[in-house]
Amino acid sequence: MIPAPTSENELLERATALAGFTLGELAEQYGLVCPADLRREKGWVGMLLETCLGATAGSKPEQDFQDLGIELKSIPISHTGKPLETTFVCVAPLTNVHGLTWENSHIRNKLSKVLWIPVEGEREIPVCERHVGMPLIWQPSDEEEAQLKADWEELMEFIVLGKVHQITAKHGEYLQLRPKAANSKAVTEAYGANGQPIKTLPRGFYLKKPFTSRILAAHFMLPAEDTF
DNA sequence: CATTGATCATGT
DNA sequence: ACATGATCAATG
Repeated sequence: MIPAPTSENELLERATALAGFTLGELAEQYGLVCPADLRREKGWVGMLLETCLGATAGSKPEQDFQDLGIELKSIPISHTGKPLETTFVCVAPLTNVHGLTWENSHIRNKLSKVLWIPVEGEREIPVCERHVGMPLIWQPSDEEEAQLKADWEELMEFIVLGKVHQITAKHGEYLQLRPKAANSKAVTEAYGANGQPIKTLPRGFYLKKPFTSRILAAHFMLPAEDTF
């Protein structure tokens, strides 16, 4: 096991040292077996990077590197550097939301500082041959945070009013609410239209692709619109 | 069931 | 072609 990094610089240096390696090469260093595809191990890449960087494995309530106040996110990218998937942030609170504000929300804490690690994600590339890209540490700008807060407030309004069922992934410009469960039969408690408790599918907050795309593009100074 | 890690795969 | 809704694994 790799010890936890003791500073942001150390973490970033470690992540930078991973750039250029393939997932197969990294897996081999840790005696892990690279799956042929991710159909049955959707979180495999994220777990591998956690291992490489000394994040504590298993489920933790807050950021991956809590002492450093940093959340680790791997992000699958195309050959043009654009995200191939939305990014899961955290489960959405559907009950006990009285007094909950953006400022004290779980999602704001998670997104306060993120270490993004781009990884080749096209399915044509075998998992073990996919390359790890250059990492970047990101903190939301005032504008980005305002955008996220606006979306969060819109979505939370539905939840508070007992209208969870009316929310679709189309709501929110940058942040969306989508199912986050083992399957469509999973249930959790939420507010009904009359304030009574109801059972519903657990949901999670996800960052839409254009949002994460801009983060990567801004950092790597890529053109806003790719012309490849 | 809830949390962590996300991607799959079908409908439009 | 792509986003939405569905799904997978491990762990507490």
